[in-house]
Amino acid sequence: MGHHCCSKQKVRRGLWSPEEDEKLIRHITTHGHGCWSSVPKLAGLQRCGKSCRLRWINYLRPDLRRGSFSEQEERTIIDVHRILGNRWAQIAKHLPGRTDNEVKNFWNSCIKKKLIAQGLDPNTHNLLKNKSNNTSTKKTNNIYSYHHDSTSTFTIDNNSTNKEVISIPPSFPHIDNIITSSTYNYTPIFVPNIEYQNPTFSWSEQRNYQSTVIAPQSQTNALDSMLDFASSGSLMESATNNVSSSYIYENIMWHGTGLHEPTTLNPVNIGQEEEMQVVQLQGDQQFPVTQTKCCDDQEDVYKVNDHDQTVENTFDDSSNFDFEFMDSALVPCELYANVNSMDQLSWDC
DNA sequence: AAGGCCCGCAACCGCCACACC
DNA sequence: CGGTGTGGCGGTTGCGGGCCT
Repeated sequence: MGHHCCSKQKVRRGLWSPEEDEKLIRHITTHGHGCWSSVPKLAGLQRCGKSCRLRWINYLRPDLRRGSFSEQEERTIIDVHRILGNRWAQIAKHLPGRTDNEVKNFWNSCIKKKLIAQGLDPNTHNLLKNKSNNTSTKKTNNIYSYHHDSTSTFTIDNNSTNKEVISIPPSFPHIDNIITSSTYNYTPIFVPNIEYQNPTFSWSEQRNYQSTVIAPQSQTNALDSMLDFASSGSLMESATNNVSSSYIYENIMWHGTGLHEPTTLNPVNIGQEEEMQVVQLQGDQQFPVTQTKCCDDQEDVYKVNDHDQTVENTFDDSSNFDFEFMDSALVPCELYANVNSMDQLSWDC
C-alpha cells in the first residue's frame, strides 16, 4: 500500500530519529523542498516523500508554535469549527503557527470532551438531544442546558428522572422590565470593504434555549423553577436569557448577543414562530427576522425580511454555507478576541 | 515493582483535486 | 479526454508515557 511516490522504494516508517530530522532540515533550509517525491533521495533519507512533507509541515517547520493551546486559541477553534466543521486546515489558518494535525488532535482529545460535558453536540454545536428515550411526546427527547459563565453548568433532562445539579448560582440579579419581544443586537465581526455582489444569508447556528437564566429576586429559588420545568415540560419563563449566535448576511459575518425576554419555554411549542429583531449597529437599516423552528430532525426554515423583500432560506446543517467567503471573512484570533464569544454567557446585571 | 489501562500525539492511510502529458 | 503523478486533507491507527492498582 502506501502512496504512489513510495510504492517502489524501500522506506522507513514510524517515528523519525533526530538524525533523520537533521537531514531533512538541512536539505530543505539549503535547497527548499521542491518536489516532495524527490526530497528523500536528495536528502539521503529512506522515507517516502509524503512522509517527509508531513514531518516538515507538522513538526520541523521553523514558524511552528509549540506548546499547549491558549484559551483564546481554544475559543477560536470552537467558534470557527461551529461554522466550518471538521475543516482542520481551514481552521488552522486562523491560528498562526498551528497545524491542521495539531488542531485536529486538540479537538479530538480535549475540546470534544468539554463540549459533550457541557451538553453540546461537538459536531453541530447544538444541544445534545436524548434519543434513547423516544416516546410519544417530543418533550421527552429534549435536554435543556443552562450555563452561567464558565464555572458551573447544570443540566435538566425533562424526563424529570434524571436531574443533575452540579451547582447553582447563589443569588440572582433583579429584572425590572418584563417585555415580550426578543431583541438581538448584532455586531459585525468582519466588515469587508466590498460591495454586496452576492448577498448571502447563512445562519451558522441558532440556539434558542442555551442561555444564561437570570431569575428575579421575587423568585425564591431558581432551581425550583427549573425543576418545575423539568417535571412539567412547560414553564412560563421568569427569567431573561442571554442568547448569542452568529450568521452571515450580505457577506458580513455578524455576531449577536441579546436578550431573549421572558417567554414560554415549552418543548412542545415547536412549530410556533418566534419573532426577533436583528439590529444592524453600523448603519440605520434593520432586518426583522422571523424564525420558524420546525419539528425535530427536520430542517429549520428562516425567513428574512430584508427591506421590502422577503428572502427564504432552508438550511440542512451547513450545506448552504459560503465556505469560500468564510475563509476570507474569519479573522485571526487576536482580532477575533475583541468580540464576545458566542459561548460566553455571563451574568447580565 | 510490575502489569494493565488510558490518553495524547505523531504518523500513516485513503481519498480527492489538480496539473501535466 | 483519459492516465499518471503529486500535493493536500481528514480520518484513523498505534506508539509510548503516565497513571493506577
